[in-house]
Amino acid sequence: MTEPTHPTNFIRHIIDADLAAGKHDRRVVTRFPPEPNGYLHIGHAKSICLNFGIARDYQGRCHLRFDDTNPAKEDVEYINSIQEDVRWLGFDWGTHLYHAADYFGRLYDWAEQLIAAGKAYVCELSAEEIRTTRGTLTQPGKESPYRHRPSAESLDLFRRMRAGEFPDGSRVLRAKIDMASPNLNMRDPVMYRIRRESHHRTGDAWCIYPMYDWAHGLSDALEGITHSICTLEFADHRPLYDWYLAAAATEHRPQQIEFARLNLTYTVMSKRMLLELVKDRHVGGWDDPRMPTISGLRRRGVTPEAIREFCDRIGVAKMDSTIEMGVLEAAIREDLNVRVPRVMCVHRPLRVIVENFPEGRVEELEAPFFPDDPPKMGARKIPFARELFVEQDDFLEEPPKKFTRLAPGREVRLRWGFILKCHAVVKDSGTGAVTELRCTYDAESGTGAPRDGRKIGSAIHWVAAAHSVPVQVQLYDRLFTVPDPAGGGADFKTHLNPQSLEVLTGARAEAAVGAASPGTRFQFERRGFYFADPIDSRPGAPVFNRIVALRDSWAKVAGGG
RNA sequence: UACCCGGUGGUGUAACGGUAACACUAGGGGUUUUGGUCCCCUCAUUGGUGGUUCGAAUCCACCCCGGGUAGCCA
Repeated sequence: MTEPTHPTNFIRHIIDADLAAGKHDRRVVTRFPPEPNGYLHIGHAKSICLNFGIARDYQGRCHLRFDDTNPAKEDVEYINSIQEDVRWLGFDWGTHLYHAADYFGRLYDWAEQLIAAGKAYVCELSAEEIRTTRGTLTQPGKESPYRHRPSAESLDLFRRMRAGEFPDGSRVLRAKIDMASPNLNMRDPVMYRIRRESHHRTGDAWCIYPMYDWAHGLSDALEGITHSICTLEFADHRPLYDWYLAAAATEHRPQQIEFARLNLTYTVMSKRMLLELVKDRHVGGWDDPRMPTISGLRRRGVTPEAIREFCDRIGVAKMDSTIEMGVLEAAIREDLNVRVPRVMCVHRPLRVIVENFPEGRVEELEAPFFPDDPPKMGARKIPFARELFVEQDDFLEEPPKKFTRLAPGREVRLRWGFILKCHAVVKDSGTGAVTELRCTYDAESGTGAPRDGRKIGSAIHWVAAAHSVPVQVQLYDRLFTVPDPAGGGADFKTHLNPQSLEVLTGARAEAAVGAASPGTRFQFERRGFYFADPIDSRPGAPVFNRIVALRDSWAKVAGGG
């Protein structure tokens, strides 16, 4: 037995059993069926990885099918973004791209068959009346007065519905099942409604549109789907799914299996809420790097590999659960750690004058791109000069006990460079803020070769002032301040994190960083992983999104007091 | 309180009647010119009560708790 590529789960167990039992002709065909009414998010990624992953591992196939039965909410903009996102995630539907709308004709024919068989009828109750006669969770519904009309009459009416003889909302086609069923989905569900709405795919060919339940199962059957995987809230629909397949006497009988959708802490996953964030301008758009959308994660700089790894780690089950954001962050760090070169970028520069280093002189030092694996990408030269920039928070005038960075009278290692000692602090006479450090360097400490045994606390990143380039850095944090913004009673937007984006315009980086083309990733040493924004960057003026910060155990010590 | 679905460490997932595994988090230690990485260690007897069994997280019964469902949305 070979090592399984992916953790197992209850759905794979079901498929194993089906295969062993010879079900579905021993085929495995899945599908990812988004409605084109919004952008894909990481919750969809879970479903995509599940469906396409199963198809791959069982030598089956996975279809991409747009569940486009409600033209009022759907748009080609979404059709395009969804395809782009699925492809970017690394999956391929080959020739199996479908639209529920392409089945409208066959769905219609099947509907006529049901009517002829006395299994469906045209109902003239208003939407309001249908609702009130449906009963409640604890009380049975009442039969529609149109329920027992002759099938010939329903057939005639249904044809005229299609022909456009009746106004929107005046009639629906209903399945004749059981108004007393404890499952509300079985209380004569609506199959078709009249809606004069232009469809992105069928134009004005239809003025009646099928409902989800009627369209979905039959679409699965038409495509020969074997395992129709959906989220938990559809479990109550399964009896209806099966009823429709039986009523239509389809050749294939796919089976619906439900799993728990993804919940992530410190974000929201509902399309409605995401749309609201976009429309109310709380974020820059669907692809804002703070959004949990696929396009947002891509824009942020997260790789498809990291997302796939994340999806493997979280597993698949039926229990409602919420994954900690830390799991996603860990997957991202692990992926980037081995593939992204290290460079230095000072975020909030503090000027350092190296008093014993001659003005005008420059010394070239060598720094590896992958310190843990030097041959990987080699090294670059970094210039050292009299005037440097170090990070403001790497200096403390009155350092706490465990602080090992720079302070008056203290030494620190300049990463890939000399040992630096701080002698004096220059402050702004007005504000009292530290504006400059007067230091000296130890010329003998050059390459980090054996020294005199002195213990140097830490190595800090730096750049030579004159050789550094200005870059814009955008620090992203969690979009919300609470783990479950959508929970509780309050409007989720009251939990928006006002500090979810911090723009640093004064950052200084190594020259090579300034020349980076959009889409380039770096680890800025000691800070995090960054991505040259493909949209905001301009030639020679990259804008870096922080993808994820490095784990920071010092922050825990310092922050804890 | 009608029907459906769930309850395994802080968070997730696994174990499919044979004695609780993996990941993340947290804490501790080692390595380290990133307070990074890497390595090692520690943290659960499986909602409760009974029952079946040589043996139960796995099977049965009852109870408790959580989630879903009353669109002409998907």
